[in-house]
Amino acid sequence: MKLDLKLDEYLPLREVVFNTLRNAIIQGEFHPGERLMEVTLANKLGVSRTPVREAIRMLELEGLVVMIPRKGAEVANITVKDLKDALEVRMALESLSVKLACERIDEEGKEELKAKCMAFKEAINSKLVPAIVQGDEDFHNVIYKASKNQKLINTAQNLREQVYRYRVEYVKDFSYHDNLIREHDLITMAILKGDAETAQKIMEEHIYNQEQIVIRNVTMGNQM
Amino acid sequence: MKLDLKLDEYLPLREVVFNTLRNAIIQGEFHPGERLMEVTLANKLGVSRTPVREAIRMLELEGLVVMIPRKGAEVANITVKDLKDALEVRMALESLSVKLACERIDEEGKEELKAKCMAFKEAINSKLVPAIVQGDEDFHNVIYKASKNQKLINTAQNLREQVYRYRVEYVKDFSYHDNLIREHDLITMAILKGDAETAQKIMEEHIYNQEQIVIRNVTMGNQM
DNA sequence: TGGGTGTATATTGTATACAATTATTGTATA
DNA sequence: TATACAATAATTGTATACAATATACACCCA
Repeated sequence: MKLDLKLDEYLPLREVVFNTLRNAIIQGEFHPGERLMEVTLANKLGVSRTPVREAIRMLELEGLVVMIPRKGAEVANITVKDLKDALEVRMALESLSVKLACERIDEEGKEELKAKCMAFKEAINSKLVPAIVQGDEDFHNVIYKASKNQKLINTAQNLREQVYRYRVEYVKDFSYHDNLIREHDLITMAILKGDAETAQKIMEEHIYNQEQIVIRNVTMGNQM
Repeated sequence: MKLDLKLDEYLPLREVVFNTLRNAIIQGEFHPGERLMEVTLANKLGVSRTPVREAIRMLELEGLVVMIPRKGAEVANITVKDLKDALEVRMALESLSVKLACERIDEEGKEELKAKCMAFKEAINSKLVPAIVQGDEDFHNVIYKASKNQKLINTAQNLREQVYRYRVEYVKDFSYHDNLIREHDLITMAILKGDAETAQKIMEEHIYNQEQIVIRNVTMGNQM
């Protein structure tokens, strides 16, 4: 009975459109620089221009599209500089999150953390890239959640979205998988022990390594 | 031959409305919890509902207003927890910005930094709260700018906006003014010397002190 | 008296209509 | 052929019209 989905929870069309377009951009279905025309999208989604426009306003503020006055919206073109900048900020936020997690994690959080750490290992073993990406995200999200700082969670979320297109790069490099597992393990143990200093140190290395891999792979490709 | 004559800067109404409403919220002209009704705002601003709605979508994503489905927008009600969360993240970002500034500042930036540091002292001497607020913002902005990380600048800007209403709290406390000057001086010197470690240490203390003052003053007041 | 119920009204959600601007195309002319 | 330019189409920007829904309040009935 999926029919009463709409009855249970109401979502404005702008939210539906927003999520749809964001996913499309993130998944790479729309290419950087590609124009987003309102009527086209509206027709494709079966809605009017109004919700599409409102969704575009939101995407604009998220940095996923850029507006050219009287010309319209186009998918933001992320440069290597943008990517580096975002990762630089991300490292600071991850470092903060892991520090706060050490101080504030509760029993429930610890269980979740252990579970996600295990799940990540399984994902690695599966050698399925999408599963690994998801496993890594889940792991980091548990830590953010344990920080109990909603503003931090939101800020990190937004930051991640803007470079989400390149998230696969650092798990496609299979040679680094063993390191990933070891780093996750060390971070997990440090948090469980409440050892903020160690946790931060490992986390910063962890993010730095990812940074290098992503930047190397992206730079070598020709997408920029 | 193309002449680079100054083009007419066109601003869509949604941007005008957005800026107007944001300022009104930030300045406290709209109180937390106050409803923002589209027709009322549209009439007051002499535009139609469309630009108002788009502006509200943007304010929503910035966290300055919250939407209640089919009920409308209201000014976000910032709790002490929200404030603490935001300041916690801000500390991490300021710390990063000062570290990067140490590594990347150029001659022009150094001159600007010295100038803003001096200007802040003059603002303090003037004992005018708005001037002091502005002077402090300018000082920190120069450091952000010197970090040469646009994503960091944007993220910090957004974060600041959400707690902007309480920005005056920490300069209203005149007893702390001497410390403010000293901290700014120390940070400036550390950056000029390129001593990232010291700069970060002072900056973190600087933000922490501000945090304590703001939270103490806000908690004592009755606005929450 | 209390509580539910229907109706009026206000407000948001969505669609469409109109205006302003930009891009495109075709054509005339040197 | 290349260019200037006018006509036309396409697209965004803005306003308005219509639909759906929540709120308030009066009213009815047990």
